[in-house]
Amino acid sequence: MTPQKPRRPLTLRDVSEASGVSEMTVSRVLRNRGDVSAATREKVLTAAKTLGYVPNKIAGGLASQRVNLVAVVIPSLSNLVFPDVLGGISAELDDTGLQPVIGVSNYSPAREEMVLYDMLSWRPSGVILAGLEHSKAATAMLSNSGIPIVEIMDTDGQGIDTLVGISHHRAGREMADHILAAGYRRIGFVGTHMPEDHRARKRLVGFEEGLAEKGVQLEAREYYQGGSSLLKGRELTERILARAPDLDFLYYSNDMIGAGGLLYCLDQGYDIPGRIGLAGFNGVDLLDGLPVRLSTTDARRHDIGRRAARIIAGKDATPPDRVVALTPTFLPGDTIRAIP
Amino acid sequence: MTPQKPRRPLTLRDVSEASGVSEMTVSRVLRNRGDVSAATREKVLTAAKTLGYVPNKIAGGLASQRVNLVAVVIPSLSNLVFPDVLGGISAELDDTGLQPVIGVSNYSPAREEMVLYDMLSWRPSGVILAGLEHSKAATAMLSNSGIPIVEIMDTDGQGIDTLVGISHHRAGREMADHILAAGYRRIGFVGTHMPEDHRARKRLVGFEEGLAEKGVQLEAREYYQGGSSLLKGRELTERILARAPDLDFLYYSNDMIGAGGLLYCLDQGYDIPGRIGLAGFNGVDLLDGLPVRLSTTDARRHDIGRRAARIIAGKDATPPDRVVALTPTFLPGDTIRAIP
DNA sequence: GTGAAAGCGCTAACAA
DNA sequence: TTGTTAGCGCTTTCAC
Repeated sequence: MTPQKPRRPLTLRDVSEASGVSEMTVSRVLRNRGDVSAATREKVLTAAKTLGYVPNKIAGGLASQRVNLVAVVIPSLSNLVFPDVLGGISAELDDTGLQPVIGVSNYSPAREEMVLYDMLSWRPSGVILAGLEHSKAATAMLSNSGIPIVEIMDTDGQGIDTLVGISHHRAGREMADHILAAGYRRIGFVGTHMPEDHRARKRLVGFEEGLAEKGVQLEAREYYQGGSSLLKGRELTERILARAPDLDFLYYSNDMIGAGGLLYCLDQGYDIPGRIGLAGFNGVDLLDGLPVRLSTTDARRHDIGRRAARIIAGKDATPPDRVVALTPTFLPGDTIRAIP
Repeated sequence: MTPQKPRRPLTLRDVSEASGVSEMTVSRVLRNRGDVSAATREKVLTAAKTLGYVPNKIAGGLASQRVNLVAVVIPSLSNLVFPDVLGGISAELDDTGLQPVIGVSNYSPAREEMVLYDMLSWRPSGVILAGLEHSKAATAMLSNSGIPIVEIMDTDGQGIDTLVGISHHRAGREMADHILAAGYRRIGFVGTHMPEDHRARKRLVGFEEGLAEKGVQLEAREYYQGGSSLLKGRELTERILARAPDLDFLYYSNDMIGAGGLLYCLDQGYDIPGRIGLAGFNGVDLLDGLPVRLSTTDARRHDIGRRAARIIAGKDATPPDRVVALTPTFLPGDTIRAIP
């Protein structure tokens, strides 16, 4: 516990000299590898701790051609969704010696490509990334990397290697079925206008298909740009209801703007879910304490993170068809009428 | 654009051979270093792209003893506060060639120590970590690492190297002054019971000092464990008001539970801010669309991230006293009476 | 159970 | 402007 002032960073050699044990054996001790006598082990550990030695993984990685890093690339951190996924990943990686390294693409394919390039240059043990839509160069990089790739969140499409997620198409469709069964007919949609938010788009497509099957069409749409917040939800709701006052249902592309819409409708004294029904998407529990619980779909974020991590860690056999499709579950809440 | 199937990962040598240029010059081109003729440059870039070469930063880092990584260690991702800080950091690092690597400690000093050990073993160019309270071993590791360390969020205490943050003590104190000036006297506190949430603790100490100076004492406290949510804010508020029904003010340790409390009080028909006043902490704009704006203190999260990153990137001179103290600013909102 | 030699893929330093 | 040499700090492999 009397570390020297390190003008030069400490190396294995320093620990070797301090303990009178060869570098090789020091290395064995520090990695719990091979057979080392209790006595030498003790000497080495004491020396390492006394000096304050921190191994150099750069050198170690180069020598062993193995790195305990898992690259995780997500579109955003401020979107409440992704911390949940990361929680699942890190919970599952915790006892594997693997470490997640997080990169953020800001929903930009170009940026995603850069981030991936950067991460692959560290030769990680695996890559987990959100979505199925990537730049051509990114797809090529990943395919050629020779490491396990897990694309998460979405199963509607073709993957590079393994997919873990839900079908957003199906989630949208099931919500449509539910709403129609509850008797709503004049339906509006509020969502992001992000060409790159493919999952939201797929939900909407599935939703509209579900409606169309019963001869119903969306009466109005309201799009917005940028992040989601309660305030934005309010504004959009006010706007769409001004344009189409006789809507009897609003489907939001996420819970945050849905909650904003809910607060707006409560303010305006709408009868919910009688006069108007509302639904969001994600199943964010942060919002549980609102005056009324928003109906929504649980996107299985935590599970998705866990399953993806299990595959990278080699705890799960890769599924034969390379797809792990989880089931999005409907969370009733209080903003949709009971089905008669 | 016809990448070979890589049984063996590609190396500089492959690019060298494919382009007929020496490894060294290939390396120069790929790093934009030194003078290389436009012709060779072109040859090299074409070859690299055709092969799908991704440089190996492990080898590069070992050879150059430099790594473009900045270790960022925070307690949690689900706490809304930290994504904002990360946003500031990554915005500022964007044009520097440095890359943040995020580690999460879950408010556990032991885990923080492990995460730091892991990150330091990659020899990053700098470390940014939340708070001033670390395990002895962690403090030693950081001091001996020989790399720039910036501790963020808090300036009440002694740092290892450089501090960027606000004084939570002062923030608590100023809120006390404000509340008393507005005429509230029967005051309760609702907060986490996390021995490791030092910043919340310091705010509370400052708050109580501010009260004590005017002869006022906290009448009730309500603590909770685990994450913050609207629901928890409701429950805690119900509980504290059941125990101490004549409280006329509630100070919450963060905006999320404060907002839950606000919703509860609205439900119960309390006159806000007449009969009872409320305040939170942080200034999260996610909650902006609530029926009533919660009074709070802006913790300057984004700025803190930016300043910390600037210091690591060498864009700012390190302040002479090694402390960058930002000013927490009071956000009036609608839940505190005007000062008479 | 322990050690010696070789080399991982790249870049610093110097030479041409 | 380009090339050559040495070596970063560790682990693999093999010998003892």
